[in-house]
Amino acid sequence: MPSPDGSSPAAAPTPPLPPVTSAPPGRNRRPRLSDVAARAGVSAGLVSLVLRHQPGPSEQTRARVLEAARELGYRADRTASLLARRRSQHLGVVMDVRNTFHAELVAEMDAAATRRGYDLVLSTLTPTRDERTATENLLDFRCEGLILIGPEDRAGWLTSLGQELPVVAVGRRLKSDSLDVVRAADDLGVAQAVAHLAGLGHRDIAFVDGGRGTIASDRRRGYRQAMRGHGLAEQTRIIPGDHTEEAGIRAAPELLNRHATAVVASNDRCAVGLLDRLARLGTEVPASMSVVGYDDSMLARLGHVDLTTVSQDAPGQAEEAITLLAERLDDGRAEPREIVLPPRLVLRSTTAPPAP
Amino acid sequence: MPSPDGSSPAAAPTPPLPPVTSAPPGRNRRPRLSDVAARAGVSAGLVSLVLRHQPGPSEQTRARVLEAARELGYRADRTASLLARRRSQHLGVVMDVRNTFHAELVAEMDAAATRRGYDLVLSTLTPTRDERTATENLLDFRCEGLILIGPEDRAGWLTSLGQELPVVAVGRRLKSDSLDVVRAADDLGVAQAVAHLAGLGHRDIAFVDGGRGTIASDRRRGYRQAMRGHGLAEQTRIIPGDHTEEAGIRAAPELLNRHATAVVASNDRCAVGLLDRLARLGTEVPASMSVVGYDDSMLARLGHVDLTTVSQDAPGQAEEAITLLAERLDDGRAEPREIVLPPRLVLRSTTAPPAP
DNA sequence: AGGTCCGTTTAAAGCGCTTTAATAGGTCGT
DNA sequence: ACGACCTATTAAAGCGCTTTAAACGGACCT
Repeated sequence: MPSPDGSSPAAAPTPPLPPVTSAPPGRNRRPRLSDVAARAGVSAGLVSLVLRHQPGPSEQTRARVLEAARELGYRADRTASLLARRRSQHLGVVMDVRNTFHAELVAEMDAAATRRGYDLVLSTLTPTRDERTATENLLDFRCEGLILIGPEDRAGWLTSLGQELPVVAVGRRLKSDSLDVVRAADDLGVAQAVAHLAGLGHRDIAFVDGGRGTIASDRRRGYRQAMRGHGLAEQTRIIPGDHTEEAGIRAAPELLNRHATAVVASNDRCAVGLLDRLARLGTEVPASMSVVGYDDSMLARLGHVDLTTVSQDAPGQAEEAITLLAERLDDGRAEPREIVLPPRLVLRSTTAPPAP
Repeated sequence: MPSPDGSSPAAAPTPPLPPVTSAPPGRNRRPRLSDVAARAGVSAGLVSLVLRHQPGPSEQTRARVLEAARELGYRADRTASLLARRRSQHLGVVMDVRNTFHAELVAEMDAAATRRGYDLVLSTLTPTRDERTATENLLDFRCEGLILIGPEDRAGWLTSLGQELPVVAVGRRLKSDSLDVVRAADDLGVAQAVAHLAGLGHRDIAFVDGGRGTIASDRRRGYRQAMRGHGLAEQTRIIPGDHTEEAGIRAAPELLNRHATAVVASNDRCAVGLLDRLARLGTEVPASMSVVGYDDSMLARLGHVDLTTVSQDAPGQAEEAITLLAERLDDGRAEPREIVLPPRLVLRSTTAPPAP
């Protein structure tokens, strides 16, 4: 670790420098509150009140202070405010910056947080930065609450984190008595997809699985139940897979073997893989095969792909997550809540009635 | 604006509470440096030294302090450190969280920054948060230097920002005597694409333009020069467009009208639009038309798309950006630098020799 | 003994802001 | 004229940490 500054504490006998405060204002010293105060001829406390639009100061001083601040180009040092204020008004978000769904959520959360007077601090996962590291980083920043997008760490750890400060887990089903959860009803989403296909007249509706994991199993369960609900239990076909394009590519021939006329993929990436392989195998979509994805990712929206899929309602999830934190922080709620949002089927061009 | 805490400054005559410091440690009060010090039976200053691995403390106290810190679950308050330290070791990054290329850059920057002992603070653009707002947010956090990814604000503003603190603009050509620039040689990248196609035997190589903007004009210039260089000045065909899929979709028929056998698109999104429309028009890629994109985005890498494209070397740009800041901050460099990285052609499956 | 020097340790002064109790000046009633 | 009671303002005490000068206690010389 490189030493933060050049001077080793106990080495060179440094000449006695004058204390920083009485030093001549360096060319580039950032103006401080006291500078504004001096210029306006009032006390620092008053300046603080004025700049934060607090009641108290008279109109006249208010104007003088604002003028002085403007002239000096004053900009409050947030670090110092944070320290002095009891509250930081910061919410931390742990996300994977390369995940487009996360990105979408964050953008919406930022808007929602701003509306409530909070600021977001982002901490991203990278190959060299795991969930805990990212989280601790946020704690160091004095975040008052945390939002973890699609957390994968042990439930135990999450729970103990939730005992320290308000924490919202987004997108992962999780039973814990210390933290809040926002997620979409994945089983319901798949059910909607199946209902849509069944409504079009399909009976041989297959499902490409998403592998292990809470999300995948919810979707699988949704598929099973929906098929049963439509009297298609016999036609249930679960093709092993995961959440990558690769899985879709592998699943495509299997689909044809099994004479499926429609398929629900565990997510959009997988569906895109399916579309690709099907095209190469000469199977027309949607004429000979209907395909439904899951996530309504940017991928699905490409004119090029135009995939019928299930939307997870990112704006809704974002809004709810922020609301949950605000409830804990501002209204003193203590008991955990779980918000389950209904997904929404987005009809595009990859589904149609089966060939006669 | 909701008042941050419940007590209005001049209202109810609050009973004289004891000062916070002497209050009984609340159940959930986060342990402070002084708590650790008390527990270890030493002074706060010493604890500070130990926890930051500074020379001075004896082995024995070092052990005692670490033990005490561990027992209390002590975690330094970064806000307070920042305030007390002269340097924050923070670098701010302004990015658009929904842009995958930005995301990739950020991930790489984070690694590079960590290696040099800096921490990244992210500030994202949203529809309700423009470049200046995002930037000012970072300044409030006491960032020592700033990285602006693909900044679009006026050069004048950027320049004056650069006079306040070290600033690196990434991905935008920009002449300014106050800030550093990292970018890829876009003209060279397009030239490589043209050379590749010419090498395969193509002569009618068209270009779908990216519209106005520095980046687009660099690429256009690269195309023109390269065509001339290959003795194909006569075959130069610039089809108007922009950086969206839509542009590619519109350009495709035009391409066929003009009897092009190959095309370089101004970016990947545009290329994907092209691929889509070409497929619907019954033109096989690469058999009847070769297509090259630009950016090597995730889009291009999808098995499904598998687009030959030009990579902008995100890791390289990220590394250079961090290095530039480190040079300014740690080595005291003052004169501006511009780093231009060579792009790299990535061969995939959308290019082939022309049909005989 | 007395002094010097060393490695350790501590007390105290900040960092730049917020907050609160106290103060200063009015106005008003009697 | 006096106290009561406003409102506008200030001084000062923190927030939790870092940093510096000064203090301490040996060990080691003369």
